[in-house]
Amino acid sequence: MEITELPKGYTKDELIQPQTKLSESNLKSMLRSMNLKVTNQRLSILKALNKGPKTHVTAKDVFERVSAEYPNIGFATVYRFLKETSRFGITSELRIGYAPTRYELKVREHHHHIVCTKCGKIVEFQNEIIEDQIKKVGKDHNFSIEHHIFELYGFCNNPNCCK
Amino acid sequence: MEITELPKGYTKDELIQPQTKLSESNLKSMLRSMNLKVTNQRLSILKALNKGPKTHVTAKDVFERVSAEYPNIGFATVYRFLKETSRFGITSELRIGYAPTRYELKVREHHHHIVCTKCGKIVEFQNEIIEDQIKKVGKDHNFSIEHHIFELYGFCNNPNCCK
DNA sequence: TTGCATGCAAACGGTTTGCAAAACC
DNA sequence: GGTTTTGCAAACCGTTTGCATGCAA
Repeated sequence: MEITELPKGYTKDELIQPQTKLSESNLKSMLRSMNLKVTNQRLSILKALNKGPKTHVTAKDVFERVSAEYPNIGFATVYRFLKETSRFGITSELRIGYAPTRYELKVREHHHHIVCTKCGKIVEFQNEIIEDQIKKVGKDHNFSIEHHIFELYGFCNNPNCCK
Repeated sequence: MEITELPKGYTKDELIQPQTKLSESNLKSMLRSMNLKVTNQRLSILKALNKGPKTHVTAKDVFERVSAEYPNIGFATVYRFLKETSRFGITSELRIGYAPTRYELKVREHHHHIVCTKCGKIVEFQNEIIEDQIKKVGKDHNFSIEHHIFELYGFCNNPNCCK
């Protein structure tokens, strides 16, 4: 994700995903906490998820990154493990339009995305007012809200944006 | 969509999709405004979209409804035309989780959905505060927001909800 | 009568599954 | 050594496409 200009009222930290420092042993204990065996492939997938600058990655992205290290890796391994990480809440799944599912490590605060439909740029934001309203709507309709999807689409008014 | 109880502060009209009275000639002019030829299959698909009580329908749903009238209808016809309706803004596409795309006729106000992940019930809501925040977020990040996806997931606290 | 629309079947792309071999603990 | 996990290939499912035929205008 490339941040070219800061919107009013937002600090850089709110926009740029810090390159998280997850050590090998961090990753291993992640796996153990999921009751999964520690394998090189799984460690490599976790590293791929944690590797910047693109932090919202598809199974294909992961496959390509891991392939560099383990050329024999199969798609099945990637899909199976990504699904596990999501099940255990280690990653969250981003389902944007007709594009393939994207995964991101849940190492930060809850946030949402704005997607430029011209250049594909993804910017993140947080909004307390919206979160409060979500709680209210759930209560009003007598639902226990477990999670939500919230994605904005449009055009980034960036001179470098393609076409 | 089945409404079993009304949440506080909401009127019935906000929740139940009125069975819209779209006459044959309404549907025909819809097609002409899209610069598409009037065919029995297309009219039948529009009727299927307009038929309650389930107003969020998949291509398969439409196919089954239309098949009753035109047994030779093909999936391609359904998919092709549904895509056209979405392109022309006659319908909106609902992409919920891993399930197939659902279509609904845009005959009402802009709204969002709460989905019960246990029983599949879909309830609709509107929220001005959230809409205002969406505008604000777009402005703050210098995006021209064209549309958004917003879906809440959880459990309906309904005694009839399966399991 | 001419170009758009249809139905069929095959292709497509992302994802999942079955299974034997390999790796983990 | 027993149980996971892997890689491969095939299956899967929703959706799209190519093409010859059919139909609306």
